[in-house]
Amino acid sequence: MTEKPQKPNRTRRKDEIIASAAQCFMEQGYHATTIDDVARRLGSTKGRVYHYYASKTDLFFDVHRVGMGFLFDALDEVVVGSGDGATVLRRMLMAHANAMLEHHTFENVVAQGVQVHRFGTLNGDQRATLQNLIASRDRFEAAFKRQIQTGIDDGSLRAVDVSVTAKVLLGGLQWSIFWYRPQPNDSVATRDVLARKMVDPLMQGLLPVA
Amino acid sequence: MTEKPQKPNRTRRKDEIIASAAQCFMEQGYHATTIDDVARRLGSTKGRVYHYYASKTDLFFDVHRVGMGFLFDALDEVVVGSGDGATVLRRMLMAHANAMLEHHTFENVVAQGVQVHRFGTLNGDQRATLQNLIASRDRFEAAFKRQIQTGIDDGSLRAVDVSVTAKVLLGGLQWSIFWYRPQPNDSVATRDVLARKMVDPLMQGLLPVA
DNA sequence: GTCTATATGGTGATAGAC
DNA sequence: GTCTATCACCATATAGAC
Repeated sequence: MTEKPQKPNRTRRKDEIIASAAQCFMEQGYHATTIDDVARRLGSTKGRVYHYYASKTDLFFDVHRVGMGFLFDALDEVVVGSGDGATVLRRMLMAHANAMLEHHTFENVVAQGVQVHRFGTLNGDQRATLQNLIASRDRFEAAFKRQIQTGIDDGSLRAVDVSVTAKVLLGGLQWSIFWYRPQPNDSVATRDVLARKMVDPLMQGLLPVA
Repeated sequence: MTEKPQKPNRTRRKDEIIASAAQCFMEQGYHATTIDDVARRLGSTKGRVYHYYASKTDLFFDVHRVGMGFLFDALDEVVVGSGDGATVLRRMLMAHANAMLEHHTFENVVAQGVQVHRFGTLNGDQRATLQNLIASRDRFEAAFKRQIQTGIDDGSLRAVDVSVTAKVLLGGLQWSIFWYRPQPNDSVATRDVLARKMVDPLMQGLLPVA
């Protein structure tokens, strides 16, 4: 009764395809990417891709799902126990900034999911999957809105507009998909330095202490 | 020797096409938009579009050019004479936020220009045009970097990382292309209220005055 | 100047050999 | 499970009628 090795192998193959697709989608955009591009990067042909994915749309959805998973994982590791609302919010923003940099490729594709409305005709499962992806993006933003409200309530944050502020803060970090280019020699530490430079003006503001 | 009306008419026709294309590109993305889509929105056929534009790429470049023009126009109207570095920066951010909201459609397309690298094969003129568009985006960001540096130098801003901060600030405002949806009844005043909610946390930061 | 009709090339997806 | 070959469709772009 040993575990069948089929499932893990299949999963590993799918992960390879997802990684290749993420890279292609980031570089060229979803619509400009062909299945041949994804296969060529794997050193194979599209026969393999279509063996694991029924359609280009399903492949995109899986890349998006993995990308959102990275963001939620980063949030889950934030210690919420100690500190006031502002302190926890800073930890969340730092975790998010680092995740955006580390998973630059996937998060670029996640952003495309917000814009790309044309996936061709979707079947029932695909429509449900799309709804799930949209819902997950909303849940992610909601976590930050709740935390901002918590900080306002406990007096550790100014009384800003919670919804707009959440969008502006996240947008400031997420815009890195447009300008950040991962370097071969950058480490967790170098990314963290950059993340701090990104989060600092958002938390502290630009004005000096009077 | 009256002015020939040909030129203005041609310009007006092109403006119609640009506006239609901008709307289509925003809703569906550049690659997913067909010339038929652009023509259908005009109540015509693609024969008209191709009479004014030699290719879809040229049409995209024109939409992008107009979109960047809106952003520069907004900056040019900012009064730089009075106030310290921080005050002028706030005016610039407010002008930019308002422009992003007012010209939401075009600015969405401008952002696509950052991502879309695949335009098919470009001829010499098109390559030059693309370089111009990229250069204009760089000049725009540079204006904000200079102003942040000015503020740091005169002591009206904290000593943040100029380059990263400029990207984060602009990103926070520009991310509105993903969440802002123009309403039929929103006016200059309502947009300005929203713009203030966007700019305020960026300038003041989130922490309360100690 | 705008239309219809069409040439041309490419892309998602499938069938079937191995 | 992966490949080659191919289909069917769609989009860019052009030609030519009106």
